[in-house]
Amino acid sequence: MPQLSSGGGDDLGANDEMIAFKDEGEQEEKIPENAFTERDLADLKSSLVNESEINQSPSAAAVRRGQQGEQRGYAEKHREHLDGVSKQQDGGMYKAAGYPTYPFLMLPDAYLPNSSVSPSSNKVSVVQQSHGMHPLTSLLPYSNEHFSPSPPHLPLDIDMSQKTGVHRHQSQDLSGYYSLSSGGVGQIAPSMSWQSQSVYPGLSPCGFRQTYSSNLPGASSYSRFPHSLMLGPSGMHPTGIPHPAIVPPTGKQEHEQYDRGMYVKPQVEAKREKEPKKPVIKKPLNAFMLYMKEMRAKVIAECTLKESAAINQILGRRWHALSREEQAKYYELARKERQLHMQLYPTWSARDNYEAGLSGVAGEKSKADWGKKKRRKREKQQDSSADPGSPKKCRARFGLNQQTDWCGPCRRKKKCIRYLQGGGCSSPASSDLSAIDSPPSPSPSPSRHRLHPQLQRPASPGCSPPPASPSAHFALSPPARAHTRLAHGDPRQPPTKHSLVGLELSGKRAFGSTAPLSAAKAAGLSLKVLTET
DNA sequence: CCCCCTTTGAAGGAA
DNA sequence: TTCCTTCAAAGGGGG
Repeated sequence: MPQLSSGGGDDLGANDEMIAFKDEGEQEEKIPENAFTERDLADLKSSLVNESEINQSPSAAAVRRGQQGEQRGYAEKHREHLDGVSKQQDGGMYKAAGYPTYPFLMLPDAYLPNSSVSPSSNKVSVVQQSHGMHPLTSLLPYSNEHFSPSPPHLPLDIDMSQKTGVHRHQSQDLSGYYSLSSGGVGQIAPSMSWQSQSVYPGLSPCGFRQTYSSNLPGASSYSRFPHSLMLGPSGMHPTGIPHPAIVPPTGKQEHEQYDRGMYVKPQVEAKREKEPKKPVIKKPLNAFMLYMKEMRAKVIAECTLKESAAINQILGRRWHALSREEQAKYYELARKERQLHMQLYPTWSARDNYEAGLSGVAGEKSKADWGKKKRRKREKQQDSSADPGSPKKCRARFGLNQQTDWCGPCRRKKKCIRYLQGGGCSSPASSDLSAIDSPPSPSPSPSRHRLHPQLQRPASPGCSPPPASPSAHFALSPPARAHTRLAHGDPRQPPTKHSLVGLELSGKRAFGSTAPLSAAKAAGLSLKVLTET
């Protein structure tokens, strides 16, 4: 791992993650021969930290913190910054794939609905495509490799530039990430990105073009893409470079628009231009988010599920079932994302996006709105905290296939009143479920943990093979949070029941190949097994 | 139209 | 240092 480096990690959470992985070492069996060792992963993670700090010229970090809230002069600033940084990094890993481009790049057929993962296919997943852009673009190299039928064998930090043949003057990881050239946007012709993309094995320009032009609604032809890239006002980085992290201040819809319109409807975007509002700079995606983006389509295709909540649950379990090596890829990617993001928006702070558009970055949402939201969440929290550790929502308790047992609000996807009422409804099933799928998440800390994910295992076990097998969980604890707490005594509790082990074990591998399975069916099956045992 | 749901990870603030 | 909170993506569905 080229990037590994010296120690000194600090806090990106890498260390913690490291620990988590270590602890989970028991599951070596799960790990591929060439899989990373825990230490490797740890190193990788720590390197994330180090690298980001190193790469980021000290000033960057300083600036970032010191100038928070100060959004002025993005263009110049960033340009400067990039200039400075672009020369010190090596990488070039994602050089070719700029954010804007990735949606087109990264989708291996693995995403094609109903298609088996075949290495030979160059097609881009239609499904994925529909989702528009996606940060993984930057990962093209990764994805390409990642989705190959055989386990990945490339080091995480391959210098993609070599493969891609992309120009070096770009700043490595970062600028390249977004197809930025050190000099600024103008220099980077969108086509450049595409060209470089073509370098990736299995991804010929033609393939992309054809696939996309045919699938992209509204896009008469791929050739338009470049233009939209350059013109799209929204989501455009001050430097003029479109970036997924930049979204129009209006929120969800805009976001979507950004995703799609950006490439497909430049004109529409042009209209938006009228609004001089500052774009919202979104948080960089974390490893799991990247994974989700990548796999969502696949899960949808396989499980015929549509609800994101359910899909996300499946994805969460799959995430835990991933080998360290696989997860490492995403961590690495996420790291790159963060780095790039940091370099592009040195003054940006995560804080900018939540308390609101407070910093003025978030356009439309008013402080009041944010305040409301905040309050709401707080209330929600209190509700749950009032009954910590108690079984949670009906959904989690009974699963999707037992909705008849749900309370009204749960059926409407609202707050579970049963739970609020003291959560008297415990069901054997729930305990089983929790035991079985629960990730080793050792700590109940974060907000989401209030909900006890372990108990939430909705029916979704969904896509039957939802990998999440107990062993899997133990094999790879969620690196993140697991960490620190693990250090203080491993709260992880072994699954109370292992009855599903066999099933689950078979699940992971079989997963990809199984025909689309109805989530409901899957859920039913899982539950059945569970209850029987 | 807005919000909820659900997942993990990262970041920032409070204690 | 630890804990807590918020946000990131996604999209069906409820109000």
